[in-house]
Amino acid sequence: MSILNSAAAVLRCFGAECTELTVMDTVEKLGIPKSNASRLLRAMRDAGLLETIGQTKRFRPGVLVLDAAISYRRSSSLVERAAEAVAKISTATGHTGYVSKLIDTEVAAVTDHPGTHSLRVVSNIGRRLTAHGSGTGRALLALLSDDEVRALFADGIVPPSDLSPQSIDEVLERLAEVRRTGVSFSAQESTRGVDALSVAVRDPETGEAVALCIVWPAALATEEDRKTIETMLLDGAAEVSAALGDRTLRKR
Amino acid sequence: MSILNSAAAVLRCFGAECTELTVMDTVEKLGIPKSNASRLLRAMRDAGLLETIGQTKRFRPGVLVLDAAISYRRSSSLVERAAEAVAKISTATGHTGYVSKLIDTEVAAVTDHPGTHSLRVVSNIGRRLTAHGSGTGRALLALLSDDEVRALFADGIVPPSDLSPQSIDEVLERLAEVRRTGVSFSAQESTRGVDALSVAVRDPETGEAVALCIVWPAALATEEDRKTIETMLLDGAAEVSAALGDRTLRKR
DNA sequence: CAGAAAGTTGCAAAAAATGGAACTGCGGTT
DNA sequence: AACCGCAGTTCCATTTTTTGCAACTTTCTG
Repeated sequence: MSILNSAAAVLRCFGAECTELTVMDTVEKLGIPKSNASRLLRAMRDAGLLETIGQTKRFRPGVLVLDAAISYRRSSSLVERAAEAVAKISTATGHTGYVSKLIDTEVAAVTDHPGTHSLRVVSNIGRRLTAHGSGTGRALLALLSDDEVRALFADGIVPPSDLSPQSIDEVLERLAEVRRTGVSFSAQESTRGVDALSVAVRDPETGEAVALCIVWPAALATEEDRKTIETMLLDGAAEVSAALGDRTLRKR
Repeated sequence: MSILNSAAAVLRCFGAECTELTVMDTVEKLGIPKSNASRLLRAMRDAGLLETIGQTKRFRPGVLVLDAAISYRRSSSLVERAAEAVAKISTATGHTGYVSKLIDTEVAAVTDHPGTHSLRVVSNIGRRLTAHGSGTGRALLALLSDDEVRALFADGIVPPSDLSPQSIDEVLERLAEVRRTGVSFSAQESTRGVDALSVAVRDPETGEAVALCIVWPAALATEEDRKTIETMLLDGAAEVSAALGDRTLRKR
């Protein structure tokens, strides 16, 4: 395996449950000899991908990673605008919101907007969900054709919970509903006690797609609240879409 | 040069003025043969460090980088707490604020908090300043001893502006003043028309240091306003310091 | 549709990473 | 104070990757 992939694997270790690494952590997580782990971490630090915490022997991502991440948002007007729209809804409702993307067959949050309610869903950005087994994922899958979805899950699916679709055919049924209503609702599917509503938007110019998503404690919102969130999400998505459409027109 | 350093160099290209890269951009910026640039970008994409924009041949940082950056913010309670303190001051005064760190001989902003005044200093996170030639930098340098500072700039300094210290000795004079007052003031030094006030804090446990910094249009603040900001910064820094101190005590 | 520019691939030489074992440094123990 | 165990580092021959050039293919552009 090239050192680049090892480096990427190291970066992948950092997530919700792991914020720093030692040489031995790396040995265990990647299953490589510790001589390599030692050199790998040092090389990554020298390159700026990692930094040592104070004068300890523990490592965490470096500032270089931070700068690049900031640049990411700017590089995509789709993500940028989607983040603004979600931030607005998050502030208005007090619930936590995300902007997410499809990465192969998984969903990854790209920006998060923590809610303000005292009982709120804690932001767990970095956690990956299966595309077929999450509301956000199905919002994004609904942009594809049934054939494309079948091709994507050619190896079959493993439903992450009893509440998720149990077969490709069930997934497609749910997708049909998403296409009809424009929104994807998920009731306590990925996280117990948490409902989520997602709407997908595609940038007509680049083909890139993201989902706007609001999550809330199921106990906290009435049917009416849900309707309100749905309207705000659809309006937000429409605004994003309009802004991107305008841009496309302007360029021609 | 190892591919890891090349990869880091690619990530370094992304910044305020560059949000996406092509093979030829990479060739020019890094001065490498285009065969390598081509393979490097592809390898980085396969590793998840980059992603292609839509179906074009342009690249930007990948989600992996994003996730790692989020983890970075979480991992450093010093940065997190400092960010909270700066956010509070930023909101109260309407001015833009930063949390910054020393990276070798430069200063890099780690989080930003855009102000709310209609005339505000626009956040330029990612921009690097020389440590000796910026108020924030000197706030951080003041934590070191004179000998350490001399060692750091053993190769001599290049003053970024006429208003900056022109020699190591002048830098040390300014540092002495910073140590005496606890704050570092810079009048229109790094950016014309912009004043800045910075205070450094060190985590007693890890030795890590950051600076809290508030910047404002010089024309907009009276001497009294400056005093207010100074007090808020010192209070904020004291709070952060206390929080970290408490944590250390609790652990023992 | 020709010509140019951007991007990709093949190949041998050069550079790097690898893994095992030996070594260092540090805190705790007898 | 010598010893032990553990985390981390260094050494070195072997294996693997990377490099740069040139030839090739694809994609723009006029």
